Amino acid sequence: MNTILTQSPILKGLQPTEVENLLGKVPHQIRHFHKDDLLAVAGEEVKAAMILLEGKLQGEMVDFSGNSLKIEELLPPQMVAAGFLFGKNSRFPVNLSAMADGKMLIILKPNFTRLLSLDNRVLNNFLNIISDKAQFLSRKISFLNFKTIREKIAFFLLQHYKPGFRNISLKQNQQSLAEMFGVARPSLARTISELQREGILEWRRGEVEVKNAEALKNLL
Amino acid sequence: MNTILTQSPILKGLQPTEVENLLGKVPHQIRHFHKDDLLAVAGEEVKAAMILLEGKLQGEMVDFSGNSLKIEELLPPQMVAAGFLFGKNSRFPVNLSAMADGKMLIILKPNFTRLLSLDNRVLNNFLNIISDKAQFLSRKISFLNFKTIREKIAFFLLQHYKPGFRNISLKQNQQSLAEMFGVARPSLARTISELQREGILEWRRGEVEVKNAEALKNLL
DNA sequence: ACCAATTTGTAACAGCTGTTACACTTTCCC
DNA sequence: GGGAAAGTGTAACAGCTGTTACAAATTGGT
Repeated sequence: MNTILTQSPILKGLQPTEVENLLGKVPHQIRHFHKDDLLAVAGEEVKAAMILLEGKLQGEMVDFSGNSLKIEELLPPQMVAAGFLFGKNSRFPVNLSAMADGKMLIILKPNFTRLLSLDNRVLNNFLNIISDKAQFLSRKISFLNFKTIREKIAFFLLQHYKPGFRNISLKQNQQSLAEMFGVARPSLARTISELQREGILEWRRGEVEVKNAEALKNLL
Repeated sequence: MNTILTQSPILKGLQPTEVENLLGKVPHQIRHFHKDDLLAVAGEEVKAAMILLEGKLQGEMVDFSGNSLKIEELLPPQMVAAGFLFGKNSRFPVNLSAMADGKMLIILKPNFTRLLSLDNRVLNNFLNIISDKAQFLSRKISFLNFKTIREKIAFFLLQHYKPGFRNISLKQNQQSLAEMFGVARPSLARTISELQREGILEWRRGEVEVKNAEALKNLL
């Protein structure tokens, strides 16, 4: 486990023996979970620091109408809800559910606070993690600020576009992308069709070929 | 100045003499600004911690089409861009401009890092501040996730609604609210008109009277 | 009290998106 | 290999929002 943990952003830069040493001083536990388990509900208090060791989690917001907007996917060895452990209102902002079986390391808040004071590198790592979190959310807001689906597609593709490589491999299906964009799935499919008819791109399962990067940029 | 600073979230819990003592150990400067000054452009690197001492700032995102979305207003003695001082990509997420004359305290990043290590209370305050920041952005996202203007109005009003007090005082005009909602001003006005015709509320300059709170809740 | 600037109300129209429904294709699993 | 499940393409329609333009009301300053 310690070799996984040394790759974790929160324990980056520490030797396995140092990690072992630190964890020896701080009470912690392992929690196992299964696919589709609901690990936390939005609004629930965040009582512990959680580091994902195995599996895959997703956080999604659910509005009053029941629509869901997938905010992010979490892979090991990321920290879960790092930005919500401190602050005035330390509650989960999203429903947290498991997309695959796995396990995570749990350290209760008071113990985690002690961990931060025990090692300056860990503290610095944590500062970076929550700052990254804030920055991620900020980028998410500017993304949602795009009004049209065309703009969202263009921005998304240009983010993943490397000049010279016309193909962009997709790790998510259209349903998942639509949730991420905060739009309806058929609407996304329709806009993709239009962009194909206009010769701007070719959308196949699992990959997109950008046929006219200039036109794509002009959509923004 | 130190009496203002002791009320600042970052220096909360410290005595004025302690603040003076700390600032004596850490190089810093004061920057004055005027109304409508552009203090930072989105994408610019955040090189220093900034604490607003006087005046009023606003942060707004501008997309490629020139549409702007006001993200927040900052009042003294708040910290500016606290969540963007650390992390992989420490750059301003918004255009920062002055809504009124004022001044701020500036501490360059290396000096600020030293400040954090000099006092544990300051460190803990800072952790709370950036966590609050992340939480604020998260709430902003769930707000933007509301699809219709009716939903946004309902949610906004219910947030400020106190049972027993039918009137909600507005500190912003419709233009400003529309920017905050990420919608066009005439569209907001139209929806307000509809809600008035339906007898759900009465919108006057500076205040809103909720005439049917039940119906308002049902909009969500 | 007056004028200028700001804020708000309203209208018509075009454009985009959500909804719903269904056919089709691909993938997965027994 | 075959059937079920998941993913994708498409269509028609209603509904909501942005745009633009202008009138009316209010505010602020002189």
